[in-house]
Amino acid sequence: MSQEDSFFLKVYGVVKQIPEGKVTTYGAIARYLGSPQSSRMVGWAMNASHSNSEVPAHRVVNRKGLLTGKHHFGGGNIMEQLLGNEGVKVEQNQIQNLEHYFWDPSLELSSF
DNA sequence: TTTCTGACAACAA
DNA sequence: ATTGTTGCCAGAA
Repeated sequence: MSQEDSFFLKVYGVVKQIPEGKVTTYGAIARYLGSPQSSRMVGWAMNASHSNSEVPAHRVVNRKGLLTGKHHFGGGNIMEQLLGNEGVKVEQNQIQNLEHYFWDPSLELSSF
């Protein structure tokens, strides 16, 4: 494994690989890392991502497509702006057609 | 040191 | 269908 050993760091590695215009969920990442129940930890990793590399946390939403962490993007509609700028349609803090934009690391990175 | 919380998700009742 | 609890890891008080 070339990635960091910490669960936390693995999250960054996956999130960084999310292509523009795509989004993923905390659970998908957690499951890809081998701990489907650590979805909470993924969100916590995002919290620390501020002090880490440039992690596109705005592309990570909860299972419902809700921008749960938008409040952490500066307190404004920054997250919506970023997603909208990438072509992701967001309405009422929720991504529309989530499955259309959904990017599952366990599928895209299954070759690793 | 212990305890609690945290950007979630899945199961049980 | 809805509500409540549990699980996971790490950091802060």
